[in-house]
Amino acid sequence: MASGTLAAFEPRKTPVQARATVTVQAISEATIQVLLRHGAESLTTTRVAHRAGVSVGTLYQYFPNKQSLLFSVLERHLEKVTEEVEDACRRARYKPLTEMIKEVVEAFVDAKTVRADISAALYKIAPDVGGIALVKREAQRMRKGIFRLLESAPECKASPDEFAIQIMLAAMSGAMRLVLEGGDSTTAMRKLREQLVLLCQAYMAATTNQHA
Amino acid sequence: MASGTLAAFEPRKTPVQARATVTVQAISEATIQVLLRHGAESLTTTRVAHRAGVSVGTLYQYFPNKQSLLFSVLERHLEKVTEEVEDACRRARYKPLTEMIKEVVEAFVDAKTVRADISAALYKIAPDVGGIALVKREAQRMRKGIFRLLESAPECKASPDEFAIQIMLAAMSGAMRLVLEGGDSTTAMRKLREQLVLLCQAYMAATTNQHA
Amino acid sequence: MASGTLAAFEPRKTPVQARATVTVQAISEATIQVLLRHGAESLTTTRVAHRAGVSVGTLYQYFPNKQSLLFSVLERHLEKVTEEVEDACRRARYKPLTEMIKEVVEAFVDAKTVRADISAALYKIAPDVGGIALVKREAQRMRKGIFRLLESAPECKASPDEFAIQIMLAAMSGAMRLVLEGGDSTTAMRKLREQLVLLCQAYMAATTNQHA
Amino acid sequence: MASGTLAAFEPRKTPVQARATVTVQAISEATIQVLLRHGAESLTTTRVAHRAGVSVGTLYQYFPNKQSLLFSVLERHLEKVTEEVEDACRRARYKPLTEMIKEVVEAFVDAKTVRADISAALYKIAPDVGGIALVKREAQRMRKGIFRLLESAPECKASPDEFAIQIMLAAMSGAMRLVLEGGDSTTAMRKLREQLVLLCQAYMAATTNQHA
DNA sequence: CATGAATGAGGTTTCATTCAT
DNA sequence: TATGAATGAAACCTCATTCAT
Repeated sequence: MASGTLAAFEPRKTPVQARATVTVQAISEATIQVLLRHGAESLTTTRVAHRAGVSVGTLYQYFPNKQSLLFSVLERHLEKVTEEVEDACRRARYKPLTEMIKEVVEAFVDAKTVRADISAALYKIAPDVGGIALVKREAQRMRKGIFRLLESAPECKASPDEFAIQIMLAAMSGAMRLVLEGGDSTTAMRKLREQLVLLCQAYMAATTNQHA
Repeated sequence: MASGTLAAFEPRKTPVQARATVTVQAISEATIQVLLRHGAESLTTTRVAHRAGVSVGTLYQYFPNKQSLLFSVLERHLEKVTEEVEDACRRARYKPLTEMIKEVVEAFVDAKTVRADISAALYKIAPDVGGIALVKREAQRMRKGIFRLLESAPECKASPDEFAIQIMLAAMSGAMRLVLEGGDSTTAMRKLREQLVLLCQAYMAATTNQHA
Repeated sequence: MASGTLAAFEPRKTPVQARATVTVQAISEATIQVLLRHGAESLTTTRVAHRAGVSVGTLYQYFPNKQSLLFSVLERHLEKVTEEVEDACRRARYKPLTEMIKEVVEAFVDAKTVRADISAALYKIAPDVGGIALVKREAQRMRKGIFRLLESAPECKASPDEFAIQIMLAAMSGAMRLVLEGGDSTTAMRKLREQLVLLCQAYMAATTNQHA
Repeated sequence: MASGTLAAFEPRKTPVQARATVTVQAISEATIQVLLRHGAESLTTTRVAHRAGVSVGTLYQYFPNKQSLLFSVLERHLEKVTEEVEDACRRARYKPLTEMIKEVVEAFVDAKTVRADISAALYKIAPDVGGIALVKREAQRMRKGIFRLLESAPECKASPDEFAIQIMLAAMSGAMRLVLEGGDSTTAMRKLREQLVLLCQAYMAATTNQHA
């Protein structure tokens, strides 16, 4: 299994009837509930189904196996974060570079923080579920968004450094992870947000100068 | 399990006899072998014992349970990294700030990179084994080392910012994680090393200025 | 379940409307398709229904349960074989004994061989479906046909030996089964046909003489 | 699964301690007990383990899966039959051809009849368990034994017809199957035995003449 | 009549851990 | 002390069958 392929975690069948859509929703939400209340190691398909108010059989009608269930939850979460960042990229166009970075970083941190508990819980299941491939995919999307954003920066003379963006993203999300997993206080979180902005701004400024 | 307590993962008895030490060594190494060859989900105590050339019973003589076994392996790994960083801190005393950061970051990256495969594999087991508490402990040790190092910096007027150090560490190790888990190429690794130095230097310079 | 009762496997309702007949046909054929393509252990009612282009519910409208479905397919197959043999019996009347046997055996072998794959596949499901009772019933019909045929033989002085016919049938169909299940080549099949004729002729000659 | 490979059903580990041998024996016998008392479709690994007086875990220590368990039972049974036939082949050397056939056929029928219930029950599980490959293997062994036997016959001018032997075996074992599955009476069995001798004698005589 | 979502008992298999030898 | 046979709870997943729409 390990990392590798992104596919093979797709849901089993797309619900056509209204009832089915509700069911799938309920299962996804129940998954998160169980994850938060019982922890990843006590998350069993039976328990999820029970909490969702359906039978195991129903669960397996929509998700071919436990992994795909967790994968779908993780995917939805990561995509929401990506979208927030992309939105920020759109909003920040043509602003000064420092402002750009600020918007992007804050969008990312905020997206991860709204449901800090969920973010933290999902870190645990990610590796067992093909999460690294997923993370790569989302990271690429963000990278692209940020790349286009930086192109629009007034200060930008040459094309932005793709690798630097990657590093910045890695540092940012890596730091978030550590802090979220650590279960740090809300105040620590606030300080982190502000420092991460500073860190990214400093780094981007540094790489830009270096290349000049 | 969650995060939380650091204790309760200590080995069952400290080997006093020479033979016992050898056995414990063999088991620890076997654990890593199995982890690398079969993956975390196929790591069973029986398999580890078999590869170590002992019986399961013997394994349980030295480790009260599977977690403690994995914990000990993870601990050894993290401690080695911490020690490398602490060494770097000692070596870098009284050098200019930029140089300091460079030494520390490179020590960290190199320590993680010597056995990139092991580093990557251990990420997977960490959460199931009390790894976050361990990570916190080691992070604190590094923080302390770096704090003392920065105090000795010629540029340092006031006391160094503890929180900034924490952020720097988080960014650095978080980025490493992403890259190691991603299984990136050696060349990417080299570029990462150099960029991470830049990033940390830029950030530390920025926070210092900000406070001034 | 075991063997035992022949009944209780009858379809649920005899289709009166033309559309219904078509549906039942489609389901029966789908059953065979699935059996051949996926094997007996992967034959699920849902899959059969899907291949037949109807819903499971519809399938259960015409067959009270999975067994009855398989039973009906098996029944149709066995009856066709029986009919071919009975036809041969009618055709062979008043011919010399050797000729009679030849006609009957070849009719049987040919009937089984036209769709060798189906014959082979059905062997697997037979025991789970009340097949032995069915086989007995069909065997009895053939026995009767052959009995009447032999009565018409010029060589026949006394009444033919019922038990000998049974043995002959058992040997013949048993050998066929082994070969069909073995998935033997078409050439092996041809040789089998010819040898089976010889075998039955020899046996019938022997019993007749013995009784004389 | 289907037919095909003979391997991949081998037991998981050969018991080294005396206790283990007893356990394996108990499990095998329990398998047969359950097969006879509850039928193939109600034979669960848990039930077998329970009847054997061990836990499921123990069962799976010696048999990698349910199939291998059934396979081993079937194998033991078929091998015993083969051995009886081979013994008969040795005993019948240099006797007249008719006598030879008689000995072999009776040995086969008797071997199958001693535990008619077991023989019948095993027919049902054979196809799900790689039985056809096994049957082929055993058939070949018998064929070889009979071939060598026939070579020693005084009447034997040329080399015996391999294919004819195969047909004879198929007819004989096929007929046995039908009768055993039919659950026929002991008297029917006795008559079958005698007729099968006659049948095989007649057939072998016929083929021999034909070739001359 | 047809549909297909829902059911849930129950089967197979794993593996951390113990303890008699 | 070392061994490895035995344990058994518990997880995942299937699929025949029903019934509301």
